Amino acid sequence: MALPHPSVEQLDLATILGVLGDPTRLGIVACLARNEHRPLSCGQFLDLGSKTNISYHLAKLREAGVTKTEAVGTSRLITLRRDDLDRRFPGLLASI
Amino acid sequence: MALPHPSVEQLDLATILGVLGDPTRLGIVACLARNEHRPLSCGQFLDLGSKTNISYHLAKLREAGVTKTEAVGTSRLITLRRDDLDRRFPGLLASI
DNA sequence: CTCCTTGTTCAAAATTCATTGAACTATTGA
DNA sequence: TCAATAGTTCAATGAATTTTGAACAAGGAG
Repeated sequence: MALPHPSVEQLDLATILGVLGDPTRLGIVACLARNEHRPLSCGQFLDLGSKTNISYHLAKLREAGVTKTEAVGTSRLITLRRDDLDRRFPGLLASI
Repeated sequence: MALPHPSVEQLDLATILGVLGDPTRLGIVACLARNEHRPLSCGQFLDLGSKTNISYHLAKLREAGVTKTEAVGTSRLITLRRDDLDRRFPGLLASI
């Protein structure tokens, strides 16, 4: 699978803010922030939208560099890229 | 004229992030942040887009509560609502 | 009053974005 | 092998956003 993730240098503020400016995605990020110790799978977000829709929003978050997605078996484990975001845009995540 | 501005309580994070997630508007905000001592008029942003287009983006920023616009003569003086934003979403502006 | 400068409004066109369902891939377990 | 589970991809549709130019309003200078 090898899902593409942007590197830290590639993180673009306008892209990230645009991606975060959506209620569904903000809900996903809030959920990830509340569970930072434990990676979540896509299924955990089904209360925020349909399966297809969540897959779409999770791809947006990953492509923007907000989240990291790794394939484990048939699941995807999703985590916030807190360290990378904090290094590149200090305070952004904390303010959300 | 009496341009409408949202109150501090009405500021909505998703709306603000969505509005900031656009290169033109991020450029405007960066410009305002660099000139926080002196209010700017719409004309100062014409390198970022056409007159109509800038008017459109400035309205978005004002409606989201990012900027304050006051009419002075035939001009509009535009400033960042830093205090309001800092109170409601501490650290957000600083991270940008 | 007349012109010039500043911006706004409007409608149309172009673009982008979000949402859906059906079909599909890949893994796991019986 | 067969069926179930977890997600993705695709094409289509509808909605929201951006961008443009033409027309407009309002204030200031002469």
